Amino acid sequence: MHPTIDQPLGRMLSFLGKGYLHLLRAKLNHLDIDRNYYALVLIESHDGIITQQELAIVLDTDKVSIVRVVDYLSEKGYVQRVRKTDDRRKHSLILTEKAKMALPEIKDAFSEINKIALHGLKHSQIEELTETITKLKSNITENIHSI
Amino acid sequence: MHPTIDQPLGRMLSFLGKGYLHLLRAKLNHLDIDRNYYALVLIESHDGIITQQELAIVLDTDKVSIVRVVDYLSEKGYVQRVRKTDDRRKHSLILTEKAKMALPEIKDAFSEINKIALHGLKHSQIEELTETITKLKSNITENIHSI
DNA sequence: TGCAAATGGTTTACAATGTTAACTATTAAT
DNA sequence: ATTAATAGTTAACATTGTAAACCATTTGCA
Repeated sequence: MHPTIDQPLGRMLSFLGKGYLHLLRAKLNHLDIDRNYYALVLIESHDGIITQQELAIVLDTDKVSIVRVVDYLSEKGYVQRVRKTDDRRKHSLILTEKAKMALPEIKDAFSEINKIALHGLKHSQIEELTETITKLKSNITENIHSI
Repeated sequence: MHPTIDQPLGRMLSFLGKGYLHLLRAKLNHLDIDRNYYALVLIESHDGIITQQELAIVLDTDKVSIVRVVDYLSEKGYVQRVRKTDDRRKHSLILTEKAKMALPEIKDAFSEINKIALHGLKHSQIEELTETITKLKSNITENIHSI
């Protein structure tokens, strides 16, 4: 019926996701980081201050992965951990000047890759895609939680 | 403009792909394999005989990864390597009886997960999705090749 | 015919990622 | 005051992506 996607819908989606990240990396290869760009965007969008736990939630992942992300970004000088005074278990993540300098190009790269990926699609198709992705996401997560 | 997907289109696609595979694995967890299902489907669709190189091409991957796939599937007793007489460099991959028994449920699982993932979408939306995915794929691969 | 290049497959190595468990320090609850 | 929960870290292990080096075999061609 739908030969292109009937069997490998999952594969296809993963493939597209990976290809997208490849392009993003290529576009940003003048930076000294090659991943975790979106984490930086999220920290910025939280006024440049967020705890690791909060970051884990918005990134849809767990605290162990976040430790790796933050280790990487702080080694590279994009982020600093600062212990919070009101709850000394928590670390505030704050963006360095280096990160603030890089963020505009990072966000530009996101838009540009989106433009490339969606090139040739009509406006209505892009809106459809947004809806469809949202639907797929809820279908899949609902079912995962009910396992 | 499209807040849901504007930044994290790549992430979203990867996320959906992973979720899909999670569901597939859960549906097939009574089998003693937890991956490479689609390789089996492809071998079957090539009349149960295909070389590793050919499998690499249809799976869009490289021969090193295929060695791992075939090692796994043959350890588990789903596939056998048979050296070809006309070209002794090549290995024919052939499905065992065990694989032939399992394949119907594997293909059912694919359809069922597709049904779950696409649940609530109109027929026209599914067709749109197919087209859009195809377009995304060509946009992304074209650009990757031109790096 | 004979030799170089190409092909099919394997092995090894390393980095990235996903996942789980166990651990420390701190705070909250009773 | 003690116990339970939370934030973060460390360690371990399997999977996956990627590249390089290697063997055996076949092909191309001088």
